[in-house]
Amino acid sequence: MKIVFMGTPEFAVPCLRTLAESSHEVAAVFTQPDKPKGRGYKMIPTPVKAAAEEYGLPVYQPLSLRKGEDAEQSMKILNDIAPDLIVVTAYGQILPKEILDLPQHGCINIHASLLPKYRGAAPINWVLLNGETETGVTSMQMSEGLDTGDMLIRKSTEIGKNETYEELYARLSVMGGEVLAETLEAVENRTLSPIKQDDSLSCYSPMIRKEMSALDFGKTAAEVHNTIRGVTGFAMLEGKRLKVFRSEISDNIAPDAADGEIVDAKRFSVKCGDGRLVTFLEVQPEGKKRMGTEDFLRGNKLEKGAKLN
RNA sequence: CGCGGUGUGGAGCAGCUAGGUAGCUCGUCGGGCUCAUAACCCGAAGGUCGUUGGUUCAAAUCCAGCCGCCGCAA
Repeated sequence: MKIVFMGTPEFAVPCLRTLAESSHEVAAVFTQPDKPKGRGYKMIPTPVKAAAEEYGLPVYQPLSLRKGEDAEQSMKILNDIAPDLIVVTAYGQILPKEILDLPQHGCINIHASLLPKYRGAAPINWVLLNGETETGVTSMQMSEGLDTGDMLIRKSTEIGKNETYEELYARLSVMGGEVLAETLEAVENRTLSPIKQDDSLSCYSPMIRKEMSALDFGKTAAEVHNTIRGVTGFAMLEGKRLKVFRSEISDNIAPDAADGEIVDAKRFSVKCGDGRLVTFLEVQPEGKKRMGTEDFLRGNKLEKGAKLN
């Protein structure tokens, strides 16, 4: 088949690789425009662009597919290519109906959740924030709604108790490639049996905002832990920002301590709103590298009773 | 030219503001204590203080450039 791929972040790369290394022809890759990013506003290519260039695939980066000159041009390009199928993985743009209807096999999307749950932009974060124990990847036949298309192939996986966003992201992105491979095979063999999504079971996972990472030790230990897992937490320690990448919930309780108090200075355990403790396992002080708590504690003596906020 | 932090034995840090014997916690190695230990005691090894140049009798410390790592913001 002649396929056009649309995707942007690292998550989409395994899907692109699946396509590029398959027998199918990848006629074009669409990805978001490069943006000035990071310190000094350097232009950083998207991970999908970088991977596409590895394979020598033509890359297009329209500002929009819906309006303006870029949209018209993109439409023209797509019409010229006349793909049999468009595969979309975390592209970051909404496709107009015109494009959805263009390929004979339509557009297929790889989504990082067990649909109909966690439709939308940030399923991996939300699954962790909500403390789910299972998630997965679903491929669907795209329709006009947001992640509402008929489901094609779905794979699930258990989530580890302390698993972090990074880890789950990496696992699901690999699964995404696998689900895509299976979906492609089924498209070719015409063995797909699309399943309608039960809208009554659906929920959305909106984009993550920065302030969601702020740890609130008035909440329960489970909530704090899930925030750390889902969006990487941060707290203020002695006026400096401390990111928390990994944690675990401790069995001990400390009902007398104040919320946010460091109860065990040797293990960096912090008391939360329900009296239980969250122990930090991996942190990063402002301006420093990311490190295990043991390393952090070697050079940073915590006073017992010190507070985070 | 977006704002800012940081680079010191294997790890994490102090020392730098007021230049002049390289320090702390941990790890490693050797020995001891112990039924035993991640516990305790004694001892040892290990650093051209990111790099280049400058100031100085003397630079980890002051000045300039370069390189690396990182936080914020976008």
